[in-house]
Amino acid sequence: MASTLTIEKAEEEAIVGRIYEALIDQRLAPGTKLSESVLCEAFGVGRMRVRRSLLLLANRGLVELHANRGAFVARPTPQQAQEIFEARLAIEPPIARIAALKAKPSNLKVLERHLLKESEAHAAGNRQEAIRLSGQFHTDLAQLTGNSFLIQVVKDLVTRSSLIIAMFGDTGVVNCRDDEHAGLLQAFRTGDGDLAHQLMA
Amino acid sequence: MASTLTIEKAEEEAIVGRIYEALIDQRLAPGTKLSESVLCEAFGVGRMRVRRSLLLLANRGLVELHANRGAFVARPTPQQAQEIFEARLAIEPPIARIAALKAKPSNLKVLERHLLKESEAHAAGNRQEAIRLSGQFHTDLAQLTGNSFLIQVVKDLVTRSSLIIAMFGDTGVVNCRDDEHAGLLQAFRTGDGDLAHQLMA
DNA sequence: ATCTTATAAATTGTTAACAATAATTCATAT
DNA sequence: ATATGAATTATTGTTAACAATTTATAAGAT
Repeated sequence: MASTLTIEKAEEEAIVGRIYEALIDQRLAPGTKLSESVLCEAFGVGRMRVRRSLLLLANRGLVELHANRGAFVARPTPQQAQEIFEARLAIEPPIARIAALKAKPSNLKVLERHLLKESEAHAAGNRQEAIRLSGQFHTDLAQLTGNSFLIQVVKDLVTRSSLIIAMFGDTGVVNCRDDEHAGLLQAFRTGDGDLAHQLMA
Repeated sequence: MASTLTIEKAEEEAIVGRIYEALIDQRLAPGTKLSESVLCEAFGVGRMRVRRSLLLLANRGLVELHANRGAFVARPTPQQAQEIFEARLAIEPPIARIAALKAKPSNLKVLERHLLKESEAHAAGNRQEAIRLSGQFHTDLAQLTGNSFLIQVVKDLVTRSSLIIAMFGDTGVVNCRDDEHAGLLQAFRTGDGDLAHQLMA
C-alpha cells in the first residue's frame, strides 16, 4: 500500500480537514477561540490529537497559537492578505495551464456541474455559498493536475483567502466572478493551456 | 510585536530548521531512522518537542511516520519526484519574475557573492557543496519577494529536491548549472521580470 | 457605582509513568 | 550451521497527573 501513514495520523488529518472545511465555509470566524476541551468533545478524541491538529493548522497559517492562551483562528493582517493575493496571482495561472492540458472529459463534467451550482447560488443571492463554491472551484481545478503538492498549496491559499474575506470583506480582487470561471471551463474543453493561464491572471 | 508565536514554538521551529538544513546538506539520507531519543539528546529537548517537530516535518513531506516504528527521512517515489519537478517548473518562474521586479542593490550583492561561492565549489569539484549552494540560490531568490508564503513553498520544494537527488541522483533536470544562475542575476540587475521568468523555466 | 486587588476556577503546558508494538537476543530443533 | 520460536529488550504511542499561567469571580476601597 502506498499510504504507510498510521491510522492515528489519518485521524488527525480528518480533524484538520474538518477545520479546513469550517474555515472555508466561514463557520469559524477569524479570532475565534479554539478551546481544547471543546474540540475534544466535538471530535471525540483525546487532548493530544487536538493539540497536534492545532499545531498543523498553525503551521499552515490558519491558526494562531498564543502561549498559555491557546489556539485562535488566524486573523490575517493586511500585509499577509497581500502576500496571499500575490501568491495566488503568481501560482494559480501556471496551475490552470497544467490543469487545462491534463483535463479529461469526466473532469469537465464535474466542473460544469460545479459552475451550475455556482450560478444558482449567485442567483439566489446566497453569498456564503457563492464564496464557498468559488473557492472550491479553484481547488477542484488544482485537483485536475493530479499533483498533490500543488493541490495542497492551492488548498492553503484558498482557505487563507476565506479568512481574508472574513476579515476585510470581498474586495473584489480576491474573488472571481462566475463568468470568469465559465471562461476557464471553455479553455479546458479545448485544452488551451495558454488561454487558461491568461484567464486565471 | 509581530511574532506572537510562543517561545516554545520558536524552539520547535529551530529543531525543524536544523533538520531542514541537514536534509539540504544531504547529511541525512532518505530512509534514515530519526530516533526520538537520539534527537532528544542532539537538541537537548524533551520528547514532546521532538515528536511535534517530526509531525511538522512529516506534514511537509520531508519525514515519513510509520505506526509504532517511528520517523524516517522521506524516500520520495519516482512519482513524487515528478510532482516536485512539475511544481518547481510551474511555480519558480513567476517567483523569479516577482523577485526581479523587487530586487534591490543590496540583494544583488548577496546573490553575486553567492554565485562566486557556487563557481568556487564547482571548480573545486565539491559536488555536495555545489548542490547545497544551488538550492540556496533558489531560496535566496524567493527571499527577494519578501513573501513569506512563497518563501516557504520554495523552501519545501528545494528541500524535497535534495531528497530526490539523494534518491535518484542528479538527473540534470532537477539541478541547474551555475551559468543559468548567472543569467538570472543579470536579469535581476536590469529588473527584467520577463527575462527572469523565462530563464527560470 | 466603579475601579482595584485578592482569591478561586479554568485552561494550557509539561513531565512522567504506563501500555502496546516492534526489534533483538538467545535457546532449541532440524 | 541454519532456521524457527520464545523471551527479553528497546522504542514508540497514549494516558493521566502535575505545574504554570491566564481568566473569571468576588470582596473591598474610593
